[in-house]
Amino acid sequence: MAGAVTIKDIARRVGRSVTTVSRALHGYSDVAPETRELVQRVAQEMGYTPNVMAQRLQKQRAETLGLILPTFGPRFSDPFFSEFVAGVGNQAAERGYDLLLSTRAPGEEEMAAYRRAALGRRVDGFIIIRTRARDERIHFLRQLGFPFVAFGRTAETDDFPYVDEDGEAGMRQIAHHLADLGHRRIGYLSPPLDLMFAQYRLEGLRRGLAERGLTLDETYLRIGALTEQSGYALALELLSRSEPPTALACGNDLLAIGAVRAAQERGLKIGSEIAISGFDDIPLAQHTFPPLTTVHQPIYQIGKRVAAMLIDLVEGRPLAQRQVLLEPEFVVRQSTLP
Amino acid sequence: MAGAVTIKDIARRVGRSVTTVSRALHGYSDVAPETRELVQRVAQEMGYTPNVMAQRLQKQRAETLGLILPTFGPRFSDPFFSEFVAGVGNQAAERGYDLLLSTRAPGEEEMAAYRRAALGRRVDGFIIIRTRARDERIHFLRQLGFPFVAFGRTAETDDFPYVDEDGEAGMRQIAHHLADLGHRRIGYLSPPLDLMFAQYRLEGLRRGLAERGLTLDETYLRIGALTEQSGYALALELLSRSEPPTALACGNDLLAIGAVRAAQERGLKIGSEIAISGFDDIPLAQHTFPPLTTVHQPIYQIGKRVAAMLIDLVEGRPLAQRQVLLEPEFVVRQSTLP
DNA sequence: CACCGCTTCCAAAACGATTTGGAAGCGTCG
DNA sequence: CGACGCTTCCAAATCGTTTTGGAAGCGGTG
Repeated sequence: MAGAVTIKDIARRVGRSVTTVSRALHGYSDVAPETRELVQRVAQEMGYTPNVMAQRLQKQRAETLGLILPTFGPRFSDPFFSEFVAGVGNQAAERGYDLLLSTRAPGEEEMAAYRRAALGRRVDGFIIIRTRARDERIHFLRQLGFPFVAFGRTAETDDFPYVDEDGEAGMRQIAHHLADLGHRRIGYLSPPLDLMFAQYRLEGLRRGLAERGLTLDETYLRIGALTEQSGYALALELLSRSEPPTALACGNDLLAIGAVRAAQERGLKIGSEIAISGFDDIPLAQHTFPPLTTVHQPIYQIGKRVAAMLIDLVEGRPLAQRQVLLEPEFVVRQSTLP
Repeated sequence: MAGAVTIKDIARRVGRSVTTVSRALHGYSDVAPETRELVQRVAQEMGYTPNVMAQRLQKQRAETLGLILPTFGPRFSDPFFSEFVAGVGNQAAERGYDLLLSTRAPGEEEMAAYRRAALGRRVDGFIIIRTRARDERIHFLRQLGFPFVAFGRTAETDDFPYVDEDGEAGMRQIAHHLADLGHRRIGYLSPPLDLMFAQYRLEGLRRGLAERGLTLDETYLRIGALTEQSGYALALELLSRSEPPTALACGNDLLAIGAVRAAQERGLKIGSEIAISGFDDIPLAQHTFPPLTTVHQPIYQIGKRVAAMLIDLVEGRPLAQRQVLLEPEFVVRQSTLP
């Protein structure tokens, strides 16, 4: 690590003040063209790169977006997160922002992480992901007046900027699809209901079935975790009933992948003997056998959009649209087709 | 955003200098016990949180680790990365470091990102992942003398700190396993060979077969991308030959998952009619049907370890072990068993 | 000549912390 | 009483930048 070149070194070399050098580098009009060129040439020659920390201290801006992923345990395999992170990260980089990433299980430690990052002005704003019915993160940031944009809504208030997909609409389409294929015994594997998106999706299923004159048999409703593991176990449970469901809707793709394995293990032909659907359209959904009927969410794009909104917010630009609800796209593949 | 409490505010309130406040907060011995308590109490009351940017400028340390994921295109679904990132992130958080994450496709822009972050002293060190045979990142950081730790080795030099799994040993075991099961026509789907790990694994396969008196038929060797897509396409290709392979080893799990789908589509019973193996043991590997025989890498743990080494390096602590080669664990599941 | 306006420059303050190099006050000892 | 040592404190410098509020010099004008 060679001693880094500072603005002072340049000033000394060109025989001007640091003020002038700084202004020359930023193209201010009160420096003579020859001086500007000289300064810029010398800066280039000396390999000058501004010290970001100093810039940030002076500007009182971290130029950093915070993203704390709510994950349990060390295994962190949700492809949903990876894609979202990529979207956020790339948008941030494009606008000159850093992305500060960590993972924390929901709870006290999580809140401590938010507090530290916000109060220590380590980030300019947060991105909240996987909102909960009663979301303390949103609570905290709202009362602090700290900038944030959420991916998802919450049950408590509507007064904050967010992007969300209309999960209810998506799941209604699945309900219609299954009902129209003639299914009457329809099971549903739901993620935990304190997650907002799980509520919307369940509600969508109920409404969609109702619109076809059906009701969800509550004994076919199972609530599990957000893992294939859980999907596998719950599906086995339902499939071993005396009157097993002929269709199995799942609250996300990971659950569906587990359900697919369970059905395969029981020797069921997926599509004809049992229909299985997912939700999210993670990359893997096209690569199960058979490929998964699901609802597509442009997760990468949502990540970019959320980041863009947050940056606008942080920089004091007015938001074109403070709350965005995206219409999801229903994707029929073989896992529900005879 | 209320005006944040600074050390100066505390000083004013307790009627001491900022020096004393700073020293009191850090528990220096040259401040009277009563003063220390007073200061700490007042700091607490006023809700003081140190301004990290100022601390970092003064300490000349970013307290931040850089990790640039080499990904192509917007879809970034590699579960391998997610888990690694979680390991790095959590270790960093534990030691009070931030993780600066971005994604960049290998090439000029990638190198520019390294340059900017390093020269702007935006990070204290880098973690290099997915090393390449000729790795310009390692080149650059080495000649700059900038701290870094790699996950993986490179063909050019051995003189840098790294952690790697012994991919050759792992793949040798797979070769033995398949040979011992009686397979003679063994296909291999390899990731691109400019990736170091792909070279080791291919080499391991060759050596393992040789140790059983077999040689790899080069016409059964296919090189593809790191995706299920690619595994699917290449497997179909091999399976449609007049003499298809009876076993298909794959250079990573994603390729294997694609191969599984291809085999299922052709109506082959996996395990008995065709054996398929992966490498990495990503979480999904246990949830394919049938579950995948593979080689386990403790990716999360490796992430933690690499981060810990980098932090030691950055803080000038001597490394207990500068180069670590981990013995991988062979995991037999049903995808290779009759 | 006195004044004005324009161009070009810069000293100093500021951002919020840490560190350096004393200084003041007080008791003790020879 | 003077010297010394100990405890407790602090002014000022520093980290590397940006910004503020002029100042100097010069030519043109009334």
